[in-house]
Amino acid sequence: MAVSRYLSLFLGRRDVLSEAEREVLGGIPAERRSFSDGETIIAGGAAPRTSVLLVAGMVLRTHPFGSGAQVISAIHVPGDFVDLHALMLGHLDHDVVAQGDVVVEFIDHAALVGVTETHPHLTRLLWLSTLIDAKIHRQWVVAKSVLQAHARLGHLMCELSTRLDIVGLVENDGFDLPISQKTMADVLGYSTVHMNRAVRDLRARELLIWRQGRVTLPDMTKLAGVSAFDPAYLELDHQPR
Amino acid sequence: MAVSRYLSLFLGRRDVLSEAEREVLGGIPAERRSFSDGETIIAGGAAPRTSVLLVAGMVLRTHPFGSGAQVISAIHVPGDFVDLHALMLGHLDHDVVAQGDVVVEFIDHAALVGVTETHPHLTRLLWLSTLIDAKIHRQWVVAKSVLQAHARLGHLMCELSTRLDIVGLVENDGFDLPISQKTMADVLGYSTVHMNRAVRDLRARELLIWRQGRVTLPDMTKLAGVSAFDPAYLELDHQPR
DNA sequence: CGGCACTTTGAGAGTGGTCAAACGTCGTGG
DNA sequence: CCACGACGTTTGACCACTCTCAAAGTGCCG
Repeated sequence: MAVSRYLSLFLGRRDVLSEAEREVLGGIPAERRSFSDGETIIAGGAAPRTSVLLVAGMVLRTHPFGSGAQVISAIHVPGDFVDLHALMLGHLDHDVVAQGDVVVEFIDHAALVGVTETHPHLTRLLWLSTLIDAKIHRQWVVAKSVLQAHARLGHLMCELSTRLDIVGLVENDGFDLPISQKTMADVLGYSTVHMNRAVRDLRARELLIWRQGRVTLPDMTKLAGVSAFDPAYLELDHQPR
Repeated sequence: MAVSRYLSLFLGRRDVLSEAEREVLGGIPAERRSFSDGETIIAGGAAPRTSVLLVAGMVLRTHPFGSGAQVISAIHVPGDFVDLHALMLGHLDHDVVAQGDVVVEFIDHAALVGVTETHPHLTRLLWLSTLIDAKIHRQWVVAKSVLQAHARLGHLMCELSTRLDIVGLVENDGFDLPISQKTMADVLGYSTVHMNRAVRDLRARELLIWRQGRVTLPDMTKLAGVSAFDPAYLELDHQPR
């Protein structure tokens, strides 16, 4: 089996890694694979023996909910450890689905547990990665109960822009977003129709340009104001961990 | 400074602890304190040097939101490590507030980091505790976007009952809930008025009895059906971690 | 016996949902 | 080059869930 090429790259963004640590990460078994739009990368239910490190593209975490309605609980961007929580929780309660073209690495669980046995600092960085994920969900809970559709959409756009900027995927205030309005409605918990109205609302205010899978935020400061987005909320100071 | 009396007790519920591990946990510096209704246990913003282990009573995590509106992102029950995530994230984006009479232990961060340096298994259990917290938030995101008020309330009641049952605080299908309907509205993101209607709805179906700070669920199976609550979602099998 | 906080109720308004249809855009095939 | 179908976006009309404002009722405590 091949080894991970990207683990040290992405973990290294959270804190300085020693040469020894990079070597450990570089030796972890991993399988690199590509997926195209709509393909299921991991199906929920089972107890996976690997976790998905997203290298390129975007993936969603989709929760099937009884009567065909699907809810999407997360949008992941390159550098995200999509389902690292399954390493400890033991099973997945959702699917992981590709949006557009995607490249991932499947990282071996046994090797990750091995890291936790021998490398405390790396363990804390892995832990941190799941905590950032959790912080975003907490923010969603708060935002959903206070903001209405157009503001909630603006909030998410600010969040995505912030997260993508960290990995250098924002150019000219814009980024690729291979997601339809219908899917976005499933993410934010609105109907397709109402999602569209929210898009047109922000468009009319000249705060959002979104077409052909490309989003541009002409005035993010103003959008952040409309959406009550706190630009500091993912600015994790580069402190020792 | 005193040491923690409850850390090994609560962590020991997730997995078997060795005698050595119990000794380590029992030696961790901690300060035990009591709070009464409405008192702020930790104020957000700062970088705390301790984390709060809830021993008795309930506490809320409250997010002040701009114009006086407050949002509550979590209800914690005894055994919960309320703000352990701050150990890694470095700062708190919310307040921690007592509901009713509360007993907590403030656990020293430096000592916890020390544990992560030397005791991988305990580290994984601490990590797990933050992941369970995250899983609940993820569930809230999903539930809020699919369920309407009465079902969302039922879902939360089932969740609380499940969590309290784990720590032996459910008797005769009922548990203490020192929370007003107004506060519950802030938790679920509804108005006080609409929260009350949701309460009355479940009451009329004879699925919820809630008065004087005491909740009884006469038919949890049926309530779970109405609320699309999956009773398995916090059943963490007692597997080796 | 008053406060006081919480719960309950009613009425009108607004956000968001559902159903249905029209409109674009794009890739495929004639 | 146009016809066609698939898919996503846009729009309208009507309905339902939830909010706001306001007031009355209940229970607890000094």
